[in-house]
Amino acid sequence: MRLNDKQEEAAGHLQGPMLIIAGAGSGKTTVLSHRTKRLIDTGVDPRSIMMLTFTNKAVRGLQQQVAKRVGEEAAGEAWISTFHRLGLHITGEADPTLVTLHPAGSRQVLKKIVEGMHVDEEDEDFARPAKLLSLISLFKSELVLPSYLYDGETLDEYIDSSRVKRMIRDQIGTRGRFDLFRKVYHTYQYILDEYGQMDLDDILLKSVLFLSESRDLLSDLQGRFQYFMIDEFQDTNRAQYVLAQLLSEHTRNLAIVGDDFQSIYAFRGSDMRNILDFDKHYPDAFTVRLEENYRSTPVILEAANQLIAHNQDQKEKTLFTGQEEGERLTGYRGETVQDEAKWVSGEIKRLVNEGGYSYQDIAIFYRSHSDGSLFEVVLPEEEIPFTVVKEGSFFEREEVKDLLAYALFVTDPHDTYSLRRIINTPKRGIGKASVDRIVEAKTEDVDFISLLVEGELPGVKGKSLERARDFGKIAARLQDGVSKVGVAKWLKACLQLSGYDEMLEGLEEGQRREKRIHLDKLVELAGEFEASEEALTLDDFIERVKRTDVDATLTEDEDFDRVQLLTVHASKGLEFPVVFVVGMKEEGFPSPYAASPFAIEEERRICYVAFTRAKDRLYLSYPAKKQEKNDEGEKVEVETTPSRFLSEFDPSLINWME
DNA sequence: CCTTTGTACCTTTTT
DNA sequence: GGTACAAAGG
Repeated sequence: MRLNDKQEEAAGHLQGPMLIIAGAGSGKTTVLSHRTKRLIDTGVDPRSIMMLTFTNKAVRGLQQQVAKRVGEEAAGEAWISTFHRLGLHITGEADPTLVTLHPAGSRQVLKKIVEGMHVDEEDEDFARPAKLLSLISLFKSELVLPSYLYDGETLDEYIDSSRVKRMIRDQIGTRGRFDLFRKVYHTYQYILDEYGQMDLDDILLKSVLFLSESRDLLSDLQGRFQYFMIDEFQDTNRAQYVLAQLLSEHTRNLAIVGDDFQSIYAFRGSDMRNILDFDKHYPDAFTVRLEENYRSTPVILEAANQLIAHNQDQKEKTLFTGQEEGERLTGYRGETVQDEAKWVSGEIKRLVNEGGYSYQDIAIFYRSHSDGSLFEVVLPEEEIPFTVVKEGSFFEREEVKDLLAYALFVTDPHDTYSLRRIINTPKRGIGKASVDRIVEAKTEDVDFISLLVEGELPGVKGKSLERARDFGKIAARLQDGVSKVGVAKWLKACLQLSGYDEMLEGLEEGQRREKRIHLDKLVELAGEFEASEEALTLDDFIERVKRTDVDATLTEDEDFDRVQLLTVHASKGLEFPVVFVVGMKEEGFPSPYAASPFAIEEERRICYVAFTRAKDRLYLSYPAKKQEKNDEGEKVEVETTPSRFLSEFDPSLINWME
């Protein structure tokens, strides 16, 4: 592919800070890969090039493009990763004993903390673990440690104090909540530090702290890396921005790519100012704007441009394209959500049967997951193959967690958490009450397995007792097997003995296949480790598997031709010939939680991202009625209002169907 | 009677 | 993936 003049400028400018404003579909990945090739061609060592972005998916995309340009070998030598992966590398260098704590664990810790505290009735909602965690996350993203909230005088040089003050005002509000919050945050951090654990935000926060404290560590990294490229820069938060600055301060060869129109992660601390004010921090930055769109038809682009023009707080930018005019957008007002889903299904069938499209060309977008769940019911009824795209990693999957919990449990039969996870998975008729009693009956000097097999279990009677003993026997056999067979074989046996295999048989086809693939992947991984390592123990496996990046997407070719269901957030960076955006009603899209003008602008950017994913056809729909609950808790049908975004572009661009 | 299991509903969006 | 409540099961 030949570069246009602007792309050429960006790919050819190799030294010093550079800002590439890259509109949707303007070929930024192409530019980045070309630029990498130019660097290597001029004698730059691929190992001194670092490229950072946000999602694993985006990393894979970059790797592929770069490999195409410079070959597998050089592409493998360059450091291409997510921010978090880099952070894990840095924190690992600084303190190898640190362990990552996943959000579920964080919430557990917070739950315990809140239980031990007094909370005023009016603050109960505020004191929800999930809510507190997102707040802590926000503060960590701003590099704010608990001590800062107690003693604001200790102003760290990296903290933007006015932004933090605004956060405290907008997100917390009252003095009482502030006191509650900083106490929780302080205790939470104390516990994590005590156990040597990092939550996801600590990975970045601690990276910055380590690098600014230990110049040795920083110089090591700076010795290796000379050139830095960061994609999706509009999504960076304070921590990520400072990290990028620190790493590149010796050469200032920092090229950032982004699009302020596509900034949709403010809720997790990303700050559009990082890209909008980049040239203030780097006055000598070379700026290039890529505004030619190679993806969408002019009609789709026109609608997107008009929509985003309603935002005040954006830089001027208008995408253009040389493509042919294209079809108008299609709108549909369903009677109910069911009707809306039926209509979408009908259109999909028509597109596939008469329009020459395959299922895989089509995607359904929604603002929140709850709007997508109905399609998981309707599409199978209409015999339309689909997959739900979730940005959960491989290790967040149910079945993977289950199997690993079995492994963890036999390795450490004192582990209550794993026991709770597996004792009734698959269903064995051991309910919450019995499990609580079993946990209660356990003492320090006896592990769960012997307790279950032969110990006293007061209160567990009849069938429940029998089943608990049975489970104990299974666990004992599994534990016994650990020393006798290899890890891969053990995992297989575990699925068999535990009844997991049998449970999978009972599932619906698609689900079963998906789970099977992930479980097979885990077994396969164990096989690979065994081949490369003498005497791999189950312990080693658990340790190693946690440090492995696994691609959770399905890889079987026959499985590719499916309609994709995903949130707009998950769609970023992707493109589809046909896009359906569903649930386009007020109190839906925009989200009911978006109250401030600033929040509405973010919603509009989310909508912009949705529109600009579509190559040839864009469908927009909403239900006329939705179910709601009145004060009595009874369900009532309520008339909806069409999303304001539907009337923020010229009506002549859309064709409303009956 | 107790316990287990199925359901509905709430979750904004996610590394 | 959590809780809360209703229905079935023993």
